[in-house]
Amino acid sequence: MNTDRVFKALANPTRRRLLDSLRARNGETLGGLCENLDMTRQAVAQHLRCLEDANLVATIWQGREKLHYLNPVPIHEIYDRWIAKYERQQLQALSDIKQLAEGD
Amino acid sequence: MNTDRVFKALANPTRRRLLDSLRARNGETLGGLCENLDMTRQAVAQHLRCLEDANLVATIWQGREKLHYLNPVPIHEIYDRWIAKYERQQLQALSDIKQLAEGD
DNA sequence: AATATATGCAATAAAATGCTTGCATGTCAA
DNA sequence: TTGACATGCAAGCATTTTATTGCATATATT
Repeated sequence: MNTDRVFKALANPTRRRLLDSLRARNGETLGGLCENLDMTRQAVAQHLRCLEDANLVATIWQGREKLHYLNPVPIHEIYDRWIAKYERQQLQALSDIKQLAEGD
Repeated sequence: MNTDRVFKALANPTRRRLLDSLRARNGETLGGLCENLDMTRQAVAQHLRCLEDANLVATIWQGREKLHYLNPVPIHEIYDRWIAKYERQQLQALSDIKQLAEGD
């Protein structure tokens, strides 16, 4: 997994909306995904390519239509490798801050 | 929580390294955090401000030093509100894709 | 075969980002 | 009180990102 690509892909609100759309309706076409968004088809296609490059979306051609499917694996991997280890320290870190803040 | 700010903050490898540094050594000063990074102090300070704006880092002044503390809450919230719901569908989505790919 | 539909590709323009340099401010220490 | 240290502020520049426009290609429909 390319961590940086995944984080960068997630850093854009339009791309997060696209992932949400696919969560609601997996297998959508480019045209279908455009309907919710206020920008050109080409712009949406670029966002989708970005999501594909990050491996967050997989595509299948069906005739002249390109179907888009959510791939939740990279998001899960980010959680495993990156977020979970922060959660473990959560309470410790917070109490550290409080102690220092009240320290003088 | 400002979701967009948090995602944008996480989208930069230097800022992720800073969070990692704080995970290893919570309460570091700006100067200390600079030592691992190959850029000017001012650049690091800008990254830290970005992390502060995203509420990922909390700071406390101690004399002329500014101490930086990791705040894991936004990361946890992102997991809760944004990642967990993707995980739930993980297996379903993957099998959908496989079925379609093998479909003809 | 001709036309409409779904998408791709590429050049650009505008905006955001990342980093630098230079100077200012506040705190510590001799 | 003077000089060193830790940080802040701000302007400028290069790069990246986001979106647009225009044209090309491939599939479907009539």
